Amino acid sequence: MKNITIKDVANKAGVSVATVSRVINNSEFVIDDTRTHVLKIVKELRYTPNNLARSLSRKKNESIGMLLPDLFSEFFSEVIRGVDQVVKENKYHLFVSSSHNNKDDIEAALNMMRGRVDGLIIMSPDLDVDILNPLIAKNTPVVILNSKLKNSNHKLINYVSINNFEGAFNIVEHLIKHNHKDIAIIKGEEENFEAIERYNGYINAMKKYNLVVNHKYEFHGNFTEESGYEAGEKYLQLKNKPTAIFATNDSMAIGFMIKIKEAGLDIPNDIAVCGFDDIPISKYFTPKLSTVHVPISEIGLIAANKIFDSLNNETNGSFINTLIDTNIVLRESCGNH
Amino acid sequence: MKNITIKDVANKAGVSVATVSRVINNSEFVIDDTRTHVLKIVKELRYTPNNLARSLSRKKNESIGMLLPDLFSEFFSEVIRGVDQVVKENKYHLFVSSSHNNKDDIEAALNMMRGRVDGLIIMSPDLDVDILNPLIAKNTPVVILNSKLKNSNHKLINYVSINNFEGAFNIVEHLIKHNHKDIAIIKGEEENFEAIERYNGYINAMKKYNLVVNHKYEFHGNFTEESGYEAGEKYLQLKNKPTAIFATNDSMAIGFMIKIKEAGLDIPNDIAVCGFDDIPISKYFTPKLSTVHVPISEIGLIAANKIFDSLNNETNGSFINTLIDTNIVLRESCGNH
DNA sequence: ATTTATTATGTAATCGGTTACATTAAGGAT
DNA sequence: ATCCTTAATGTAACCGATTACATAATAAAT
Repeated sequence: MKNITIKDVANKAGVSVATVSRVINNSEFVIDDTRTHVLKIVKELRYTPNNLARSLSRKKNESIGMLLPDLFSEFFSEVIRGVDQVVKENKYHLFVSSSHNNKDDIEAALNMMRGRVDGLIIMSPDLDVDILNPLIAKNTPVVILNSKLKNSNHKLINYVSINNFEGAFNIVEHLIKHNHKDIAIIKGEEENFEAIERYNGYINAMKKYNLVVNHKYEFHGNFTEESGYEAGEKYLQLKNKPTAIFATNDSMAIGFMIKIKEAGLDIPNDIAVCGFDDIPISKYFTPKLSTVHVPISEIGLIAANKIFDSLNNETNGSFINTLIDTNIVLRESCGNH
Repeated sequence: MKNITIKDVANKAGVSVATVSRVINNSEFVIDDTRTHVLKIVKELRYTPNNLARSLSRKKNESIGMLLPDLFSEFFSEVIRGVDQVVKENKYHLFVSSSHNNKDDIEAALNMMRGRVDGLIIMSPDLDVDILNPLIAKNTPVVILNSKLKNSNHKLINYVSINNFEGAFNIVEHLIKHNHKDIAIIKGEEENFEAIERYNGYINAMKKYNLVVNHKYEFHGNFTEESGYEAGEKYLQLKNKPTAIFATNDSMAIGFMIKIKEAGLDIPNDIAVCGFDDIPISKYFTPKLSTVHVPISEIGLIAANKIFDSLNNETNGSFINTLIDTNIVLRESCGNH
């Protein structure tokens, strides 16, 4: 079945395509008789304008795109919520796509988005700025979230991130102030930008108080619950056990606690546990997890607002570079609230 | 800054647009010299093809769209995961958009998607089929998930859903077989299709065993934790308390249990609790929640596969109407595992 | 009655690609 | 040397809309 085009409508209605276009776009200067007649034909033929053609000639998509490593986590969902809110307020549409974190996928997704969206919000650990250049050349506004920028001139790109360093620093400092001296850490993946920043926060807090950073107390993880569980196993084999542990995200903290509970140890008395992110499960788990609260949706809000500022030329070519503050929330798992 | 088009490349390279097109599409019949020369210019000019124009003339988008009420819940995330998997396998792209469940938004989102995607997967409680007609006219394959279809001829539309009725029936039957006679229920919203089906499952199980359905034991909810918590408050005010309760989703079950625990009652000894969905928190909560496990991502898998079958004409115009089986998973909250 | 302003509609260029068909050039067969 | 393939490239139509500009028709002003 052939698609109905504006030409078909024009022919059947006995008018020109221009008139049909005017009718469906509610433009002025169409006499009522013509308008109703055309609309009748539109209905008869079940005509609907082709958006591609429309966007092509209007040079506007009225939609912005978002590229995330995955669409499945609490964290990303919250970011999306923030973006979505702003996008809806502006009567735009939001397209979300996922990249699975591998370079080819990112490039493919970006290629697909290009031309289809008027602005882009990208979160992708380890993003190579070269990939972005074509976008920037097309003067499509782009905002990068929580990512490390390879080869990048930060001054030429919009950037919004959680202040991972500070959050980690603060919660580790809290542990230290409550007399913990041997503090272990569960790290994230080596190359993960956020993981690194959180690790740096830990290190700096330890150094500030002249505590020794014992590499035996550094467990490797990958932000999954399983890796936290495994860290728990390794912890249990330690002869001298640290009295506290900072997991660089909540999922790992929970995996860790599951193992510790299985072994019959008490949290926080045998070991105090802190996480990072404040995902919803944190407050339902027993014991309730002390963690770093991240106003996740705010990342999305800020990013989306920046996009629209750019689209509306309210930016005079400047770029933003925002670090969002976190705050620590003390519950049961670290003992001292 | 003007965008670089294929014409600019052709001019600068001293060839025709056709040749440039052939080069960037890796078509045969381009001599190596020409190819490398054109590619050099492409790089110089930082040219990237405009996807809109490309899709318009190719009449193909290589992407499929997904419309969800929200992008924020575990449930939707899982569905997306299923769809995403199939889409990636087919080297297509997935665009996800949310509708917020209101008719205008749905229509706007659908309008936006139309022409931009080659297939559509829609989940939206209370979907009016009239909205879909233009899509169907455009012979864009559409699959509806877990929704009630107004004005619909089910034979003309692809449909995939959880077997809500059977899942609810089974878990309530389980409670009955373990000697519960007074079984309460926390319902979902009145118009929510899934909520209704689950309620019907409950009713039918009760009737099958000749148990009285006491309307005092019916609590109203809206699938949120808060509404479960409120149901807990109402439950506590009852003089004769049922010995078991079926929450039509896990979030409400958890809200309910929080309240019950606060009141110092014991689960499952004072009251057995069952949920529906098997969201991740279910197994971390204390007590671990007995619930109906839903292979959520499978909905997405089936739906996406159907889309591609249609696109590849492997469907000879037939439509699917699939109900996906659930299975009950018995943990601590209902007592008898 | 003629000129002028205004409104309604049509014509055709345009957006940025793809691709059927035409044309040219080069190599092989006779 | 001529003819025939075949490979490489170019020309122009096309995808389906929007819109600047041209034109026709009507009403108002002189």
